[in-house]
Order: sequence, then structure tokens, then C-alpha cells
Amino acid sequence: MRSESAVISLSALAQEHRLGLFRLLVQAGEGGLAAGVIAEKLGVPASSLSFHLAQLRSAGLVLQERQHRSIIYRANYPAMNSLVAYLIENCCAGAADCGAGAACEASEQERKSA
Amino acid sequence: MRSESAVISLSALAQEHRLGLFRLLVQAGEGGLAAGVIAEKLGVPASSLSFHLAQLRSAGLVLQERQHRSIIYRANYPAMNSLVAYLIENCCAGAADCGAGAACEASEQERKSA
DNA sequence: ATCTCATTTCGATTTTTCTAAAAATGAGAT
DNA sequence: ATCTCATTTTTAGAAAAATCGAAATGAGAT
Repeated sequence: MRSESAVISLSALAQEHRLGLFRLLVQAGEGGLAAGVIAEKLGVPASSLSFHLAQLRSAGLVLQERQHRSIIYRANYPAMNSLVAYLIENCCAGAADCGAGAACEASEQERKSA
Repeated sequence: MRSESAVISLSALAQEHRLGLFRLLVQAGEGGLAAGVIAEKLGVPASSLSFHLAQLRSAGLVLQERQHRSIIYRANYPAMNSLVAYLIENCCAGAADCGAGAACEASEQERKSA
């Protein structure tokens, strides 16, 4: 992942509505959710939601698909995973553990198996 | 982690210089780097760098410590890890795998062991 | 006590982002 | 072919963030 696209992805997530929206889709799974359903769940006007969805989409974090009258959005899990991998890449200067979480250990495993 | 602090952390990372800076510190490990060294490595004026460092610091992503004449910055790994955990929390609607990366699997493990 | 140097704060400007009403689009239903 | 409804685009204004030179701070060194 290049730095530029990581910044675009992080900018897409760095906003209250969009972060809530993305997490909603992440937790919704492959089935996704219709734009209208999301707007209602988040209490955001449709035009505002569309603006935010477009940003997540152009960052590559969510995918779009028409289904009957609605447009279904779902999380792009591979994109999410590579953003996370980019953030923690080569962490801790090669130390075994960053001190707390699983994320850095996962990065260690990635590195060893790659 | 609350939504608000996740947005603050993501905003802190959603900027070219700050993302580069954070990754520099993540990879530098517990030893950290002096502000001046960072400024030179990134080619950013000292005053601009200080502005960006302050944001990463107020987001809790980096820690500060004086050492002789310099001020040393280092990554806050636990903060990094909990941000990542928040992003991928309960992903895939309980499915075994999100399709690609290790991050979601790590989240699965977390959930099972918690 | 003073000097020096690394870093931060101030200030003014420019750029970017958020918001949401109103108009436009476009796919399916009648 | 037209109607309807979900969603997007446009638009304009308001709010927030980035930039960086110059001045201020503050801890060590002399």
C-alpha cells in the first residue's frame, strides 16, 4: 500500500459519520446494507450520507452494488486489512512484542510467514 | 475505545506528514527519535513538524520525553493497537474470515480468548 | 549568570472539508 | 411511456485544518 492511498483511507475514516458508517458495514458482513437503511440508522440526511459514502467508496473502503431499487453498500475487507497492515508494518524495530495488543503480534506473524 | 477518540486518532493519522512521522516512530521502536531528527528525515520545517507532533500527541498516539537538549518522541503502541482493534471490532458478522488479511482473524482470536 | 541551540507558540493566510436544501438522475413498477 | 421512489449531484455558505516565518521559551552548557 502506498502512503497516498493510506492517507486517503484514513481521511475517509477520520470523520464521525463515516467512521460509524464504516463500522456498521464492517459488522454487517458480506450482506451489506442499503443506503436508505444506513441513513436512517445514523440519522443523517440522505444527501449528506451520499457525500460520505462517496468518500469511503473512492478510498476503496466500501463497495457498491445495485439490488432492486436500493443500492447496497458493503465493507471492503481486504482494503481494511491492508490499511491496518500498513499502519503496523515493521513495528517495534524487530522486538518480539509492542507491549500490549494483538495487532503488532499479527504483524510479526505476517512478516515471518511472508 | 470511544468513537470520538477513534476519530481524533484517525484524523491525526490522516495527513501525509503525520502518517509518515507516525510510521517512522512505529518502526523506530521504544528508543524513539528526537524532534530535530524527524524534521530532517521528513524534510518539514520545524514549526510545521511541531504542529503535527502536537496533534499526534494529543491524540495519544505518540509519547514525549526530554533527553538532554532534545525532545524524544516515540510511538504509543498500546494506543495504536486499540485503534486497530476498534476498527475491526466484530467484523464479518461472525463469519470465520473476512476473505483476505490477518487483521480480521486476529480480531476473531481476541473475541474468542476474551 | 549568560549563551546557545532545539523546540514550541503565535499570527495571518490559504486550502480543504462539512453540511444540507434543491434539483437531477436512473432503475423498476404500473 | 410514464410514474415513483431511492439515491446522487450540485451548490453555496460555514467551519476546520495546514502552512511556515518570526518571535518566544526553556533546558543545558560554558
